[in-house]
Amino acid sequence: MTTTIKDVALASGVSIKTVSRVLNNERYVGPSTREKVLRAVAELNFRPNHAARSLAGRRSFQVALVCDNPSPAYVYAMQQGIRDRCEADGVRVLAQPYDRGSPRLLADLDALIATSGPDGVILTPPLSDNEAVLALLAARGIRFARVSPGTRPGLAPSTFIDNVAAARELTTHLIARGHRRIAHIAGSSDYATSAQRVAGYKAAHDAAGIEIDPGFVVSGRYDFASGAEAADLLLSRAEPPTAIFAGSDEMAAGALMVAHRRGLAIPGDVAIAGFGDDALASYVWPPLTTMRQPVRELAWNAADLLLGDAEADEQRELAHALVVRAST
Amino acid sequence: MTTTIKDVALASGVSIKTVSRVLNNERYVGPSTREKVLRAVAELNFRPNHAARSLAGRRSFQVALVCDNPSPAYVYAMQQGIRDRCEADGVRVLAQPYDRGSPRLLADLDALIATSGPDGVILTPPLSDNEAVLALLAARGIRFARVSPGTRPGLAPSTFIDNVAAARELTTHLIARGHRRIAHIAGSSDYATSAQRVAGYKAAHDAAGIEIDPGFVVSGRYDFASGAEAADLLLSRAEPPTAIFAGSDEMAAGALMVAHRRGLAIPGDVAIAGFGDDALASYVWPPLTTMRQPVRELAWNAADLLLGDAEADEQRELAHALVVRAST
DNA sequence: CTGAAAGCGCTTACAG
DNA sequence: CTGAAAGCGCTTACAG
Repeated sequence: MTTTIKDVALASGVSIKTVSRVLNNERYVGPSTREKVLRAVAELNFRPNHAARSLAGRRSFQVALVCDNPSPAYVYAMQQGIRDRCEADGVRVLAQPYDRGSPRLLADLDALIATSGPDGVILTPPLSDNEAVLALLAARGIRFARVSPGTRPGLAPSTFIDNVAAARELTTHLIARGHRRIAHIAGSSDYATSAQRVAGYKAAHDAAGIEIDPGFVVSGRYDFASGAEAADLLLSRAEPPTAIFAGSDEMAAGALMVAHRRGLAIPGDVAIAGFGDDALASYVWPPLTTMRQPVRELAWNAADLLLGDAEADEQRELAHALVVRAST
Repeated sequence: MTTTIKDVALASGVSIKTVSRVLNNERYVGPSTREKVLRAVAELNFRPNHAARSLAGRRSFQVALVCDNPSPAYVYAMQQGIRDRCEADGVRVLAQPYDRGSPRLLADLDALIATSGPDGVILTPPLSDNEAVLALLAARGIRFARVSPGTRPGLAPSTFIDNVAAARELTTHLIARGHRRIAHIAGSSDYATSAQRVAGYKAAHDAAGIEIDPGFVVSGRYDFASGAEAADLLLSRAEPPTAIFAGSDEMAAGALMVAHRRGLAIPGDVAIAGFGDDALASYVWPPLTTMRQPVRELAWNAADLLLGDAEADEQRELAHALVVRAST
């Protein structure tokens, strides 16, 4: 029926152990032997059974993406970046969604580890700073990489952008455009990135010697609806902001919607900027000024840290880039 | 180290075979025996090893989503729907992206089957009508379900909406709004849904006795950029349409962008409608009138057809719904 | 450089 | 209703 390593061994006149060596690129295989085996593999169109390799070996050839994020675009880009890197090594990606609010979070993750024993786990915000999750992975001895962590930088390899600098640059852009009353819609408080972006927003004001209206920093949950709510609040003020910098493109799109509903001209009456440069940023009207965050690359590198031979605590900072469009 | 079925057998004083019976809900296990085993399972927090089950059994406990679609929102919703259903059965979802234009498409799929032997495959457009893919699955004896197929309806279980009726209703809505010059941006030609939606668009005109301008049906590729290009073409005509019905929300968003750039009022100068009711439809300005396509439910049902005991050729038609918003 | 044996943790026949 | 044996298709020690 299905061709196995035995068939290849038979066809090439060697033992299955030698076939295994060739398949796994081990050393100490004679060049002619290797060639014979490879020819048989090609002729029989042999593909090693994944379950058997996992069971017999110590590796599962699987990496799990553990994330709980409100943005499908973010999650999908993460998946793609991780797959891009894992495919090269013949590693599968397990991508179940998790719910950080669920009492089952830890049990679900523990079940995943017990049943599938992933070779590595990639954590994205806010789970990359979730102490219970970190403790569980440590207890189970599972390697992991973190995307955009906020706490304990040396704990594990991680990838990130400089969120403080990025938010500072974006805010500075708004100040350069002449704005003095700039509001900020922050993301969920359990995301380290939220506080980092608030810090950058404040740093830009400090540098320019501009005082921030105490009511101008409001919090959202990184999604469209919360961006709309927050913008409604801001624009209802007696002295509304002339610019709104949202901590995500989805929230910025929500703010944009509210501005349109109120009949405001953008950027004439209110300028709006986002963060991320999701596809959405280019799809709305006017297109959003935003800060490009290379999600797919953050993911690719996180997978690379797991699969390659990176230092145990290697940190990779990727470049961000201001993208100025018509909304500011 | 890790607790195995042997530990459970030892702790409950039965053979591993009996533990296996309990785990798999087989009949002929004494109630007291079952209880003893379940208690040991709970106490030891035992979770069966996935690789071992796959290898020993005839099932892989995995379902593969095989799709090649330009919309991350669509793909992600598909994943979610399939996971929702599979999770209940402890089945994993394999979701690699495929490229229908790639010469490696069949080899990649064949490799997936050889290495992972999925219990079932879910095909989405345009691959649900790809003859080479269908032939491969048949040759390998893999069960599959199709989402929105266009050809050979009885070949396999499938889920879909009535695209012809849906497009007809949407077009009729535009006619009811007083439009007589309605253009249509069709999706990629290898999607059965594209032709179905064109047919519905035409049927509505026929029913109303309105003749369609020959240049009013243009084709896109279901994505934002192609929608923008097509709209540019349409709005450049000497006698432009007063309404544009795009075969997807992304294309409608592209058309919206072009209309804004040209300084047109929406829907005053040109009405724009989409198809799908993606999140995007509510995020753009003005919010899009569109036809709701329950992607997640289509996916859930496709998985249900695979995992449940559905007839070999069961067809499930799900409901669509017109969503009227400010763009028309 | 190569191979025979044992075993990964389960399930499938086959007995009783 | 329950169990002892064999085996799924690989890899890990261990020899040579």
